Amino acid sequence: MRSIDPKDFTRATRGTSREINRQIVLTLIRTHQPVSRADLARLMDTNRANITLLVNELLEEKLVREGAQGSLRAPGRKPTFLYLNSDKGIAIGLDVRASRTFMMITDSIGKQIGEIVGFPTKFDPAEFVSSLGWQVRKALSEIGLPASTIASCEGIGMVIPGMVDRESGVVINAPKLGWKQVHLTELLAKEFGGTEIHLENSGRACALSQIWSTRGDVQGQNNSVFVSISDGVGVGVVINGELMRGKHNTAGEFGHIPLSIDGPECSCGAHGCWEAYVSNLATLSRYFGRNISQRQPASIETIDFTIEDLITRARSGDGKALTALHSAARYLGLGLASVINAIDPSFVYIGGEITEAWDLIEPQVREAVKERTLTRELGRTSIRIVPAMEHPRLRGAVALVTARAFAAPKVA
Amino acid sequence: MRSIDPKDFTRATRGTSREINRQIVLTLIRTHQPVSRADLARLMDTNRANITLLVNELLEEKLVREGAQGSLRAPGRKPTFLYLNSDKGIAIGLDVRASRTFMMITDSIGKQIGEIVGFPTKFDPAEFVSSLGWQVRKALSEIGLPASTIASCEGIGMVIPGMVDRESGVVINAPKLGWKQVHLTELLAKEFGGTEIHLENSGRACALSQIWSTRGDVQGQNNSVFVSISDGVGVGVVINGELMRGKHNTAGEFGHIPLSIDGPECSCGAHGCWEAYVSNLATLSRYFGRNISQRQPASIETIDFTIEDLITRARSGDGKALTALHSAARYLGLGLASVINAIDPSFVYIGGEITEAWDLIEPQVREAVKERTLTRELGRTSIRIVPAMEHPRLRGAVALVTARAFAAPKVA
DNA sequence: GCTAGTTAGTTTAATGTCTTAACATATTGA
DNA sequence: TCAATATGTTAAGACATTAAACTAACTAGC
Repeated sequence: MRSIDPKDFTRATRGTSREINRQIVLTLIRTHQPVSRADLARLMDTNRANITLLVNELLEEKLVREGAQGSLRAPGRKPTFLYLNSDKGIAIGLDVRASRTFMMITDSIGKQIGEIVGFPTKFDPAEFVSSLGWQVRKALSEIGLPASTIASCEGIGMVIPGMVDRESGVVINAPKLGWKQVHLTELLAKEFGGTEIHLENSGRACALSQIWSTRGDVQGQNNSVFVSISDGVGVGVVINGELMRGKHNTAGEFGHIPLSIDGPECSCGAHGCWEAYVSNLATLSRYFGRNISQRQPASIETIDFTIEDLITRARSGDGKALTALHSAARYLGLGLASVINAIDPSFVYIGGEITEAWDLIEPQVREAVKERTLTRELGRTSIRIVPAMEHPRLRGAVALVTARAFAAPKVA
Repeated sequence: MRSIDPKDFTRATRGTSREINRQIVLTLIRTHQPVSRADLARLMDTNRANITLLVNELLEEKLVREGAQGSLRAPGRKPTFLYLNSDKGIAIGLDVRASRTFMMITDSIGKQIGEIVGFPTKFDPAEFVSSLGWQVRKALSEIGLPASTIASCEGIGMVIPGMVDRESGVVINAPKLGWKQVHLTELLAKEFGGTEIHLENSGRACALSQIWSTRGDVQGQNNSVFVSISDGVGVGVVINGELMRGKHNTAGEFGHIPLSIDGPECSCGAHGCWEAYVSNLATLSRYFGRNISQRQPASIETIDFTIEDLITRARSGDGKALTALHSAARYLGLGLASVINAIDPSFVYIGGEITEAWDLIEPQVREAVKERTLTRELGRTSIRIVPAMEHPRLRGAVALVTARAFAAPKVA
């Protein structure tokens, strides 16, 4: 039961019903394609006439196209299959990380075009923006599109490892990039002209990628949590099919709930945050038996040693490495338990480098989750891994642009 | 941007627009009454014709009534004021607590009728139910209604200090009552016949009371958190005007996120939960310097000593009492910081006995909140006290029954 | 006390959308 | 070839918002 905000509601107009049904049709085509008009009528529990009218509108707008005819086992006219039409424009997704920036170009409905490319991240904002322009033009030319495509592109979605103000397009604080109060969209506007630019935090972007995935098999669309573990811990929470954003666009910072308020210092300044226990750095620190935070000069031994290396060592019999992973797993589970107690989601998705070792750590994670969840049901909450090769951040970046076409209209 | 669940959506029918606007009109009358048709047209940014049609329907259904004519300063016809019509039926709210059970009878829109009554809670479910029947009939007769009113009543809302399964009407676990897997609605049905019965957890009920308050001045309807502190810590989270319920109806259990995983034992079995630091019992334990959990035999000194007594002592110069309150305040703030980091709500409401001492503890709470919140904005999140005399739990219980009439229709 | 001007509320006709029913189209199998 | 069946379209009806004209009621000024 939702209450209506008397200060911010949307009245129904003549066209509201159509708008609602239109979006439902689009969603159903997206998740069920190929699908016929008659199928849609059955799925929506309405008559075919209504569907015809709705689909004709979508055909005219070129959001949907007719494809080959399907075949029926039974007698009767063959259905005409409908597909989402993707040749309207392109969207650009960018995943900005401290080490490298990754880029994906998709069609207007988020299907990948060409290869994912990666290039070094420039830390100076101005340099960053101009190198980005160059890379985008290069990538476009590689898939045979002129540089002018940028102007007609549907938008650019950009995922930042830090806090962003979506409205103003300002990066509030991205410690790993050394960015504070950087007016990024302003700078980008100069490089890319009028193209719409959307910023988002990386944990939330991953959650978006799950909600708006074009794969039909993604479950728990409506109440789920995405936990992304890398240099920090990012959490995106989906409630009722919508990303929880919060008043200041900072909702979901579960990474800084404490495991112990007297625990190790966290990058946020506080002590004992979950992040301070399970970030890649924290895990490596435990392995090396000392603090290897970025602020301190790193020894030659540790400077290029990544979590992937640790996993490799653990797999090849390094007991100390395995112990480090197991303790990370335990802390991961203890924190997850808090998230599960708080949100009670249908699904928890986990992303990040450490998921490569999921077979090694899963029992420890689940054990710790069970230990601190309040009921047996909560302890059994479904936890799933999203492998890095699915590029959840990049897909989330793209969803920032492409999702709008499928979103439910705001009503009441 | 909300995504549409392809497996659970609601199509718009011919009547959907009307249904939406009808509920908006009802909501606006609720929050703005007395209000004229012309006012509504302005508020909704539509023409008066549409409003006339909608209001006529509501008048026919007797949900709304016309009242006295208003007066205009300017020339022109006087407006006819509209009011919610409350003489359709009654609703019964019950707040079941370990010590006593409280009851409030309201009209169909949640306005209190008669006095709030309290009576001892029977711990045996069968006895509890029959004593409840007796008390309800007595209360009805006191306001001049026959016992048969129960059958025609809009419903009974009941708040339980523990976990409940709303769908099946089972109290899963209410440690303070000693109830486990009690099929409460089943028992109640025998006593009250066909009357609809709704169960809810107490923390969430408080949140409901805020969303559905008939007072127009309640802010942050759409994203807020209600923290209720008494024997335990209950948290209700409101996202987009809707109570966050979770997959198993247990969302919002922030009371069991840890402050320190090696901290004191909590009633849930785990260690160092927030609740184990800030519950009334925990605060009293710190004052007496020893654990006075319910499981252990209490000394004569402590058995009847309540948090209110502690506050009285603190006010009359007992330094030790003040210290105990201040440390509770600090822990309260540290936990609140986690809630704020996670949810980023527009408002945090706090209820419970300790709020009587708010003037004594506010600085400590806010200091601790600032200490662990991630941004300055989060640290300044508005925190408000809901005094016990507003009976948030009881009002939440009533809202379980009365809110339905005002809820936004589910759409898309 | 009359009239012009103004606001509230209603009626009527126009328009857009879902809905029902009839119809055309295409296919299968006897 | 024809009956049966399923898909898709068309036309008319039902129901909603919307715009415009209209009635009702009131104030202020002469």
